[in-house]
Amino acid sequence: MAGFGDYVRTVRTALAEKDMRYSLRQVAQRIDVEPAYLSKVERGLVPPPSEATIVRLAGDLGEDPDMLLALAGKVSSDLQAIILRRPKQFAELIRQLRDAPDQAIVKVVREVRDGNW
Amino acid sequence: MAGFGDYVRTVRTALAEKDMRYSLRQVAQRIDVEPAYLSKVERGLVPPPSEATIVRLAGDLGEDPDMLLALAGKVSSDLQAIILRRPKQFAELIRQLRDAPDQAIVKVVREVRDGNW
DNA sequence: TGGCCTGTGTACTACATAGTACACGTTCCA
DNA sequence: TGGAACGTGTACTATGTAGTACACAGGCCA
Repeated sequence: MAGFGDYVRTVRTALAEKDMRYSLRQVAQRIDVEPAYLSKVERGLVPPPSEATIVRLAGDLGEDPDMLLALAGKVSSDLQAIILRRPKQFAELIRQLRDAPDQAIVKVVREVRDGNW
Repeated sequence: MAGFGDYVRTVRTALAEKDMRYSLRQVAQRIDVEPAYLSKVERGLVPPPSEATIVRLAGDLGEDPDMLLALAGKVSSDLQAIILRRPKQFAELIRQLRDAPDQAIVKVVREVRDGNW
């Protein structure tokens, strides 16, 4: 299970090759955590950070926050808030889509975006 | 904001009027928590229980688990697991449906159920 | 009037979460 | 050749989560 830390380290070091502002210490400073902590996170010695910290990290590295949160096993709280307003409808929808192919979801998104309701 | 505890107490006492097996103590025993704890939960003196305990409580009271979890501010972990498999697609879908009318969601559920892909 | 059930108050606890603080050895380069 | 930045090891901490344990007062009824 690749994991959050490995992915972050891979992305960060790739950026660091071209730009020294992506050293562990400088990233840690920008996202406001201790370097030692980010080091442990990247090596998987501690669990992934909080949602807020992951979002800052995603912003700094130019990564998709939802994807990075997912690698950490978290669903972003704004999505949760949307679901919580209509729990039964969303529960049914999501369970319905559990085994649907990716294409089906994309299609549904498009239909909803085009506002045919 | 009405809240989890109030709702549980209302439902439970309604059941208890007709059937003494829905006393606080007997419910607590069936769902395997201390009576004092359930008492505090119902009065909002402590935060809502864990997901597992809420699910047992919903089962005992004949309530919808997703709804009771929502009152507790939680999204059930099986839904989260589904979302985490395809975070970007589901994130887009859910945000797209944030302001959609209930009917739109129901319609989408029906379309997906009818295997529209 | 004693035993049983009711709900509740107080005190305490185990574990998880989300980090900080500081010291250390290494490498680079001016 | 020394100081600045690099990543890392060890120790510690504050807060939240999810409850348990036990004692207590009141109602019921046999």
